[in-house]
Amino acid sequence: MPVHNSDIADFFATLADLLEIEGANPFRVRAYRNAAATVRSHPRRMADLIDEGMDLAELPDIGDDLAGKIQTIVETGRLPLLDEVAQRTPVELSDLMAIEGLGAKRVRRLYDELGIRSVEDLRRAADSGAIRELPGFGPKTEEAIRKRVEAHAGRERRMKLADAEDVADALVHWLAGCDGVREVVVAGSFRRRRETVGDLDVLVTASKGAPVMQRLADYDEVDEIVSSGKTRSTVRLHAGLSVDVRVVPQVSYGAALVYFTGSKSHNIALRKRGMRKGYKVNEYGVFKGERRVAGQTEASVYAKLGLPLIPPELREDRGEIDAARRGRLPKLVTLEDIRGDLHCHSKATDGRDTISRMAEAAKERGYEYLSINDHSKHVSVAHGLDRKRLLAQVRAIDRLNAKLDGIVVLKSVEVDILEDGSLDLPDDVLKELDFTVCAVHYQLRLTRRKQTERILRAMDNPYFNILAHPTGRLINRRDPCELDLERLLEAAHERGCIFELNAHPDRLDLNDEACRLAKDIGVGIAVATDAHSVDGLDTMRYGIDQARRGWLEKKDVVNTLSLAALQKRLRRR
DNA sequence: GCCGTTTTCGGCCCGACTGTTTTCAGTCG
Repeated sequence: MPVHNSDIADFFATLADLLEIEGANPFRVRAYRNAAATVRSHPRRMADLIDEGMDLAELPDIGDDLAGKIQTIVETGRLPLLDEVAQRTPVELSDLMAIEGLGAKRVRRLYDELGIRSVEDLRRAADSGAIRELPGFGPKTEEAIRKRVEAHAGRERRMKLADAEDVADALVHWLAGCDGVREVVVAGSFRRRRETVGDLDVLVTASKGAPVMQRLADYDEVDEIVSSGKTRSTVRLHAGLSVDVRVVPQVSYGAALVYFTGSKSHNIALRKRGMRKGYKVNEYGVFKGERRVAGQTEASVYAKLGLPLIPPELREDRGEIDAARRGRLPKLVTLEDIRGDLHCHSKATDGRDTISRMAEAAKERGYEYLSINDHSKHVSVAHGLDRKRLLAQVRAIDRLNAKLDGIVVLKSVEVDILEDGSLDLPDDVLKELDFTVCAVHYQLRLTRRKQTERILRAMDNPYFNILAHPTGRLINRRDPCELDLERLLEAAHERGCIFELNAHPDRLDLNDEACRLAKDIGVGIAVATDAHSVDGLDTMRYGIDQARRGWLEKKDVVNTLSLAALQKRLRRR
């Protein structure tokens, strides 16, 4: 079993925790944490990069030493330095660091003075009142720890963006009703449009902070006030989401928006760049000495750093600052660029609406075309179409198109990729269609090699056009399939096949990193909703968010093409 | 341990809030 990037990242993160507990050089600790983040978010496996002979020290925050350690982990599955440190400092202490309010210093004290090694030990100590007796701790700290241990046990996973949006909209509306408030905007990963959010960072501009904080405390949905100050408060909502609210004066709006939008690593990179230019950058502005030289707008902050405004979706420290500096930022695709939807269902299988209603709804959304992609027969739970029913649907769509004005319905199918890589309908049926969307629905847990070969084989079929929801993942519910995505993308590029970015908020499959990989390899992306009703068509915007996070431009997305250009693009070379 | 428009050494982002202190350490984002 090859070592995954997340395993390597876990080794480094744990080592960082233990070293910090031991009081090691904080910058060395940070180096391991940075390396963990780099490895964790890298779209390619370290093992594969090593196989290809890449020097891992070329990766950001990885030097010669850590490149060597990664190699050792890949080869042996162990990190000798971690084993050595674990002899002195129990590995479980790293788990305690994950509890809110506990950092290295406190974990160390709890271990040294009370012998606390595990979350369970901590719970017992808090219940017995032992913690409050420690110098530097007190009753309030003990109570806070007790609460956090419980919260940790029932900890919510990151919330899907679409769900967080409902929570955020209501909260923004409430806060905007406070006297003296000018702007209320949700920043953080929400504004960067990450597929899930861990908390909400709400930025408010107002002349005085206190009334805003009172307004927040009065909000019905607040379950617990975690902390509360004049300019910053943290609360936990009944929905399980933490909310940070920060109030800044209007003159700092842009700087604060940059700061609270993040990401953290993007901010650090910006600040370093500011320092080199002799500026101090914080949430109140850009300063030359005591003098504020920018900060009213985001653009003014970036401009002072010699950069154009960088769209929030790109602010992940994945090369966007360098691209901005060189004037090479992508011109990201927008919802307005989209001319049609290439994955929709109808009543014929598991959809809710008729083809003609779907077509009207697409027209209302300003589309030029919409395809109907009902399931094939293998998906029996959806009453999938066999050859006869699909051919009947094709004729029905022809008749419908003759009547429709201003919208064209494309004849398609979501044909199953069977376990042996063949398609669930014969070629002589598929050739009657405008194009196909092909998908894996069963046998999702094959080995990486088998799953990859299954899809490669399917792509060999000349009627294969678009690979739908390529990894099969469901956010927070089902992990992606084991796949050699890069190999599949290379194959798609050679064969003129397209990858879908499924816009359903539960899927968002491909993810951002994979979109960027597809773009680099030159594979076209279809951003498609997989709508099972007319309402489903509106999830397109989540797909566009993800596409933008993947650096995709209009030219990378096939359903920005006119109908004629799309039809040409769908022809396999 | 990483890194370089002050480059191979000497830096490494910066401010708010809390609790336990009497001026600040710890933690967080």
